[in-house]
Amino acid sequence: MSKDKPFHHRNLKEALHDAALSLLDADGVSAVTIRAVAREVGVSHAAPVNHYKDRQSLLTTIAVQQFQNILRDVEERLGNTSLSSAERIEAIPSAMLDYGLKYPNRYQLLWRRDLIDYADPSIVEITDRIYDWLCEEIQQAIPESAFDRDTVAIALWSMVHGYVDMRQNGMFEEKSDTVNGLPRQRAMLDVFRAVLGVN
Amino acid sequence: MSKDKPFHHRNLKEALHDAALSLLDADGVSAVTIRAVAREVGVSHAAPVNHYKDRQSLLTTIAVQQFQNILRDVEERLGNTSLSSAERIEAIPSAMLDYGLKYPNRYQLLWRRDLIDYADPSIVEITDRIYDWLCEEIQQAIPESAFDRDTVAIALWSMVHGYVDMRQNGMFEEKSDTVNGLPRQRAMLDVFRAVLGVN
DNA sequence: AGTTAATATTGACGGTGTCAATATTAACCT
DNA sequence: AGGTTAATATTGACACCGTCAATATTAACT
Repeated sequence: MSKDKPFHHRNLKEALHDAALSLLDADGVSAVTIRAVAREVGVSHAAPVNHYKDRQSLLTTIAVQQFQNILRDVEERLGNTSLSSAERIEAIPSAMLDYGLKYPNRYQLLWRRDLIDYADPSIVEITDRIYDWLCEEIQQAIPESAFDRDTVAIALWSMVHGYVDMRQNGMFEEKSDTVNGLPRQRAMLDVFRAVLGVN
Repeated sequence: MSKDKPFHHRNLKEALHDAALSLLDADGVSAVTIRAVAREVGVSHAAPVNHYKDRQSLLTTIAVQQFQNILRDVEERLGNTSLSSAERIEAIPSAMLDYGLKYPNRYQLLWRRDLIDYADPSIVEITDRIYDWLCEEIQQAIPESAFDRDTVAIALWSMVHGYVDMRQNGMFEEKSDTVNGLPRQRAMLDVFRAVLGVN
């Protein structure tokens, strides 16, 4: 057979990316080491350097791609034209919540400033796009409001992010299930609906 | 009387703790390694094992102590008897905010579930005490409310935590200064005052 | 005193990121 | 075509890391 595996992997970059994502999902970000990823793909421990300068570069690339996945999900939700104002405002928060609760390890990576490079232009761009869209929807839904628009946007995103992060720490273990038959995150968003006077 | 423990460094456990905290403040949690801490104190690389079973144990101890510092600050604030309802509710959120913005590296450590042991009884106890106190103040201030109490408490704490975390990631760089002359976090808490109908 | 238990040291193991030197191969250019 | 260059992969080294086991030291107690 082909016991002589080819010297060149042909598209190592994507293979490394996939392997990294799989390790991330399985065992958390600490398992995503350059050497483990290389091992997974069946390549020498220093091979990745040709495609990712260092570990931070690999993890940053993954983070960017994940933010893009979230944004794609948001775009899909907002494509639905029969949404209420509140639902449009909540498109991004809901997408973040769903993503965070579905992929805890990926979500965790997105906010690891010691591991990813927040100065990277692609990170800046994608997070700005998400934030700007959130502001846009708020502006559209409540053109006149007692509250500063940025403050509302930041407060909303902060609440969602903080909830996912703390919940994943097991902080609200038994309290986080439901309230009056609704998931807690739904009840939290309802509090915000009341503030904004929207529905 | 003379039942103090260590012999060589007299009080190695505390010395290690102090060194760890200093390294944490200076260079972040990744700089707090067993070996670096030992080096700092001038002791062999394996000496700490007698006082902290492993790195997680050291970091968990630090985290517990920091949560206790925060709670002490909260107690001090609430000792002031001339506070409004809103101010009492905001005692914990404000304390977290101030602490997080003042000690970013310490704050970051508190939520690193991969590094500290959230099942540790002292961690559970101190975080529960903080949460319970928050609920208590909310209950006192707004005995009847349209919203579930736990949901309000979780939403409030989540917002504060999320804001500190995201801001430290540089997410709201230029937006986080002030809004109408007030710090953004103040404006965010005002949004919540409106929700709760309290002042 | 002498024994014991606590504490500290030394050395080893396997893991990590990253670099430099080298080997292999693809791509490009007369 | 063939030969040169650039891209890609390997090997090996270095300095860290956490953790363990074996050993040395010393405080505390009998």
